[in-house]
Amino acid sequence: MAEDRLTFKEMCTKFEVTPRTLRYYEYIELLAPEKEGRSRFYTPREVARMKLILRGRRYGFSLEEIRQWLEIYEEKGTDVQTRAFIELADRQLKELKKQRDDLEGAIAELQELRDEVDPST
Amino acid sequence: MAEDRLTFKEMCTKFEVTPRTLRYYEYIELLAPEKEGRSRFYTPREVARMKLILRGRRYGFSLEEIRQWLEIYEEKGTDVQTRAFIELADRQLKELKKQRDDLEGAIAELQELRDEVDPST
DNA sequence: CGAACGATTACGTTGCGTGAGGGTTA
DNA sequence: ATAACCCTCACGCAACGTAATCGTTC
Repeated sequence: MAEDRLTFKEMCTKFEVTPRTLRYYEYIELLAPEKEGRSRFYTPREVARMKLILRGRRYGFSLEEIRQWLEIYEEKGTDVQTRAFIELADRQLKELKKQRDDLEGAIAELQELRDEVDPST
Repeated sequence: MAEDRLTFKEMCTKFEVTPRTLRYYEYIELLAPEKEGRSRFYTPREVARMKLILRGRRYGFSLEEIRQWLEIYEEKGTDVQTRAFIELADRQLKELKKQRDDLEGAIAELQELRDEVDPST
């Protein structure tokens, strides 16, 4: 009888995170698995939230920002939420682009330094 | 009578860092200012090291890596050190480029998500 | 019986920020 | 006497890693 809820271990495997990570996300109330005794079970809703959390991480959001993001994103049916989402995305895009440009600069600078020293050219 | 050494405060101003930062770098032995009583004085050598430290930070080195880097970079007259430096630079360049590509991916993904939701297009 | 899995507790990490509380006086 | 520095603790943050020491379950 296949459950529609995932166990702790299954969550770890599915998302490639450690138990510590799941416990931490629960501790800061990003996730709220069902508890039977001491055991944790993750409903489809928690699984969906976890997907969004990992997305947020890829986008460079802090976990605190991800909390906001989840609220907005999960309810983005309304106009207000949609606009809020777009605004948040735009802010983050700007930030990411700045980081990329900074990186680009550092790469160029280091490359130049390296070439100055390299005898093979 | 202009000293050739900088005071604590002057170092902070010159490099736009807080006193805490200078004390921390001293604590982890990246800097070793001369001490007269309780006062700190930074020789040209320490100033030069500080420049390298900030460079290293821009290149995304950890302070521990910067320690290695300083050792190699300050003695890069010898062949061995030169090769070591190039190797280190290449490793870091690879890392930076990976980060840049990851960022590029995240930017594209978030942009797409944003546009999916945006009614203005 | 033991191996596997889970739980809680709590200290370690990096690079400083941010007081608290007190001394000097370049 | 005050301002303007300086000092040394020492705890706090983010996002977990990493034991240590248990209890439960197959």
